[in-house]
Amino acid sequence: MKPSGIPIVYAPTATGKTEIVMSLSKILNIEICSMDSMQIYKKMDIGTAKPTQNELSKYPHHLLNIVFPDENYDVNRYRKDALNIIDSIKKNGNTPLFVGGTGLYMDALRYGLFEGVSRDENLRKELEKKETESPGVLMEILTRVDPEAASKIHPNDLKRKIRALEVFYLTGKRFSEIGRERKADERFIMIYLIRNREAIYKRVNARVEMMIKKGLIEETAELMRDYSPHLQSMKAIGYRETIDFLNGCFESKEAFVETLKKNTRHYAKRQIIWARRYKEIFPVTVDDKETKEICDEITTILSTHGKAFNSL
RNA sequence: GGCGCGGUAGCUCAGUUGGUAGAGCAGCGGACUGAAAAUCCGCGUGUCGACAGUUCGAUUCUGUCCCUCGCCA
Repeated sequence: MKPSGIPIVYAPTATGKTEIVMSLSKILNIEICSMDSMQIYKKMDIGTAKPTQNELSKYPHHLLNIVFPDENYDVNRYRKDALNIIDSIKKNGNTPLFVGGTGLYMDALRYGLFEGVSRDENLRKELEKKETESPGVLMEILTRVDPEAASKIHPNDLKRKIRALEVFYLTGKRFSEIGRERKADERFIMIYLIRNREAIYKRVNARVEMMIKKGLIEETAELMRDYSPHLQSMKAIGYRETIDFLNGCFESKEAFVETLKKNTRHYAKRQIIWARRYKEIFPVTVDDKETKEICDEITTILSTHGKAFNSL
């Protein structure tokens, strides 16, 4: 069977996405595309909970292991890469299916991004320096040039202040105006796997223990030899804490593990909250259900609500 | 059994010279357009161990009891 539309399976970390999608690919004629901002990195396997080599050989994933940890990568690049992959999969007569937990990437797929305002590293550094020299200036400037954006961004949110000003300086247009037009790309059908919160937290805790057993610390030590801890990739949950642990910032290994669990739980929570913004997302509860039952529900949603892939 | 320290939020604890209480962590809620596993914001009512006494009023003072921990037998 061939699904209509392009399914996106979104779920917080440790929900069990991989297993479900692998089963799904047995019933549906799909090619799996990862939608995960950290699994794009090579060499970061254990900490990002990538599928195993064995799983990948049976169920190949696109958009996985595509850049090195010190390469710049961002939503825009992801969107371009994804659109290219979609094209080539389509040419093969197959259907792509996206799985992952990066909300912003899902958003960029379905709603797009506004055009042509990429990051400017030098400008960012300059703005950051300004702010350090006299705290509060960026907000003052932003209030003058783009009051609407200024009112929406919290004064402490440095990244967003910088971004809004960056857009203004680079384009002369206001960040608040440029982002206004967004239309959904109806090809994408968002499915949200819901698991009971407590169950997710339990699974998170278990997964962290498993990661340590599998060699998270060794993997991180290896990465530290080649890469700076200041890289975005190295700030990912799991690596960040392990770097601190290896640098002796924790009183004990237990304290390190507890912190790692806690940060992962917080992350899962943010992912859950992200999903609440979409009224058009299809929820599928997963608790106490067999994988087969879950797959059936998903295929039903796809056949009932999806638009024909080939017609678009 | 005796002595001592404690018993306050899910946890660790602070505090109230008597007017029913607040921090950190956990937890919860939220924001989010080229760094997103990032970044940022908001939320604290709980038989103050139990019972009795003193008092206009007790979580606070007094007494008895229960429990934890420590020391001595």
